Amino acid sequence: MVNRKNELMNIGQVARAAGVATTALRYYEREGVLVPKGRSEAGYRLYDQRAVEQLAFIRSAQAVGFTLEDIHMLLDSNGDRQRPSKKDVQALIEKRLGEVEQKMKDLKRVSAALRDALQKCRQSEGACPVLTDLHAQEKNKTRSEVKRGTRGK
Amino acid sequence: MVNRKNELMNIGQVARAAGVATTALRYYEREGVLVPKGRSEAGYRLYDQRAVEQLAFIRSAQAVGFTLEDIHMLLDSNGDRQRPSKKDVQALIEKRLGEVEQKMKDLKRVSAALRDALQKCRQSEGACPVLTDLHAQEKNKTRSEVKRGTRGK
DNA sequence: CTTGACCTTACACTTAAGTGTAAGGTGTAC
DNA sequence: GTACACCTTACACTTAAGTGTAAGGTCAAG
Repeated sequence: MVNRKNELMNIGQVARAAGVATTALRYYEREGVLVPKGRSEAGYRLYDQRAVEQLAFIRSAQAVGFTLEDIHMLLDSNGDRQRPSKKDVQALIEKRLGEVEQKMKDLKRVSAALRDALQKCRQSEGACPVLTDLHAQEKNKTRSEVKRGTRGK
Repeated sequence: MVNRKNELMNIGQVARAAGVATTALRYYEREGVLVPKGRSEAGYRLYDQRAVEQLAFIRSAQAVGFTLEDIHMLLDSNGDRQRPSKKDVQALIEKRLGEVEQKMKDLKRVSAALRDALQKCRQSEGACPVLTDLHAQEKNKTRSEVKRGTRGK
């Protein structure tokens, strides 16, 4: 359906298709995250259709807090060359999955707090007690999550 | 003296209790995000118990991608002074709630992709096709989310 | 009254993920 | 054959959220 096979695009077309800046694409190449399939005779970067999908992945993953470096590894694991041993890849994926789970917990917590705050805010005359609500949440819910310190860097 | 209301702590104690660095606390003060209740005669910052909870909120919110500036506004809305009109606060909270919802969607997407990739990775001999999976996800799920471009900045 | 842990400020540096700018080459439409 | 959009590189700058360092003041114990 969507597959117009070996159509190669240059940087501007990919950028428009994926909704990112061309400068970002050049940056991704520099960082090795997304390298164009080749170059034209004049030296223009040439990308295939896949690049657009990879960019969508990059944006999704970034939206939930993965770094470009994380993403780099994830994408490399599927690239056909010099993949890092599959065991490593599995471990990495498992680790990221754990992080995703943690983030979901955090999101639920913040979501509940905001929801609650909004409600109180609507029915109150005075201040909107955002933090106060969260405070209550904080005490009821799991206390363990606060452990992973900014410390161990 | 400014003592004897509740237990006041100085910066190191708060930092330990909340699991953040003292330098971060000073930074938060500079940015107006979390200002100590007062100073000792010697000029030491004095924080109350609340600060620890506020820090927990800050960390939760950061973990899901809010900026310190966002958090600043959220916390200010509950601070007793110069709050920005309650309507604004409501609007802000609603906006953030929308973002949280979006993030949850993204997380589910990435989570599914990772889970799937992991499974395929386990049962495959060759490469772990991380991106390929996501690619499939991408096509099935809502296409609209890809719109919010990095462009309008 | 000295030691060591803890606090203060000011300023410079760091990292991630780019953006902006300068100086120039390419491709095509009129 | 020139205007114009688009491409190239290299390098400097930006922002967020801090960290590191220097130079010094404070406080409880020994």
